[in-house]
Amino acid sequence: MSSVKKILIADDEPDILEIIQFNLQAEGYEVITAKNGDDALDEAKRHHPDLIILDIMMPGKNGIDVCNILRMQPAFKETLIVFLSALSDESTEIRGLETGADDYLTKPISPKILVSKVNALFRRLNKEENDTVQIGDLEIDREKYIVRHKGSDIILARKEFELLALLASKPGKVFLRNEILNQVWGTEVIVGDRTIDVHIRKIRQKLNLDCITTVKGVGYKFEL
Amino acid sequence: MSSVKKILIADDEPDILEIIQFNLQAEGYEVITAKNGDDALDEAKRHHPDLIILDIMMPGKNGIDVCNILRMQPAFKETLIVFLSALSDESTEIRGLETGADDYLTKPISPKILVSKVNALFRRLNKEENDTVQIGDLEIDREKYIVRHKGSDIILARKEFELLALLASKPGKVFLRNEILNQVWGTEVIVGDRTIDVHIRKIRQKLNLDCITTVKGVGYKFEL
DNA sequence: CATTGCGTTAACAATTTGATAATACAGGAA
DNA sequence: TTCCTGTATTATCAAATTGTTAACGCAATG
Repeated sequence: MSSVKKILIADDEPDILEIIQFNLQAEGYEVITAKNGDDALDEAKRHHPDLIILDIMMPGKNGIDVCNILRMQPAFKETLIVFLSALSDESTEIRGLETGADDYLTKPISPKILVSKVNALFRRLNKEENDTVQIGDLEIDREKYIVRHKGSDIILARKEFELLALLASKPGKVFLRNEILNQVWGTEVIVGDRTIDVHIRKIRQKLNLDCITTVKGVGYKFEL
Repeated sequence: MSSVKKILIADDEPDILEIIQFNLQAEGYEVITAKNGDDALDEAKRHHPDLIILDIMMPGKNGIDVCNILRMQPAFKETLIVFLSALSDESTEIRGLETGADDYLTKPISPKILVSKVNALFRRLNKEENDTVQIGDLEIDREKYIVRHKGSDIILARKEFELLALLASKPGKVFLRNEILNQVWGTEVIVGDRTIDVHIRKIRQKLNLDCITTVKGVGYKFEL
């Protein structure tokens, strides 16, 4: 889906730089390093990283300076910035966050936790983008409430959409009629036996695609 | 601008609940509290908060359980979730983050830092809210409260403008009637069922452009 | 004060959706 | 085959949802 994320790390301690770099690369990220504030600015301009991890105390420009300078430029308004500092006093941390950083981590930090935090930041960022499920050439977009098949949009009514979305959420899994009723209709409402069939039929008709299989006596499953 | 952010805090220690509540309210947030995991789920369903702060260790369902349950529901896929725990061991923290939380804070925490972190999370979330939006030959200027179509200005009333701006902020996304009410009217005010329709109609009339689509039973979306 | 326009509501029309019943069909068991 | 059970299909009707217009209160404006 999205290309490999680039991370820029700026720290004046080579050991820390190396440990972090190693762990992030092991997680599949592309890592760029800088050993002071000015370096960091240069590298940021050159590579346009997705995330910048800044040490606070560095020779020359410190991390907060760097963050301020970056945030002033439109190109870096949206870039994820995280401070990583040995300074754990309250005022510095608050100042760091108010500068426009997305997180403030304190040394020493376990590499695994750092990786988890980084993952969490990117997870959040990607969530903003889209919330679609892709199965073969079928695309179900919960946000846009649209089902697309080979480029053309198919309009489903609410129940139809929810039913399809449910089945497609776990392709191959057989959903019992009861499960479907609970998930799509809720536990309050009671509807007749044939209601599900009718909706299944409408979906099949509109999709014009053989993707919903009947498992007699059990339920339905989605399969491409 | 955007309405007041709602924050749900779940913790079984009343003192902590109170301190956090006080500090967040002082910052202008609307705060809801819950004293255990089940409460938290109930309140989340009722209020649909923008951020949920979960203690890990709570009687009944713990924070991680709650997070898992919430993340399984489409309605809470995007909600900000932060753990606040006295457990500072690595594995718990990693597990918490991998559950889909956005941050993991450890007690004791300075209220000011907590507030800063919360602010940082919301800042990131709102980054997308640009001042002017260009969609095709339609231009929406949030600062000047002006909508321009092919060069000519269109004057919209306040609610009309805010409604259009909301829909246009994420073209294609279907906004539920509830979302619209919360964002444009706020959670305090209660208005009748037909209010949104009437405003939608006025916008359609003034723009004289087929750009707002009704998704029956769901909501409205902006599309060029 | 009078005017104006916004935000809201009420009332009714138009539309779409969802559920049901009736009937036809398919597959397995006796 | 023939019956039996469960599913597919279709038409129909009821219910839910939205569209439209008009009217009213109210605040801002001049």
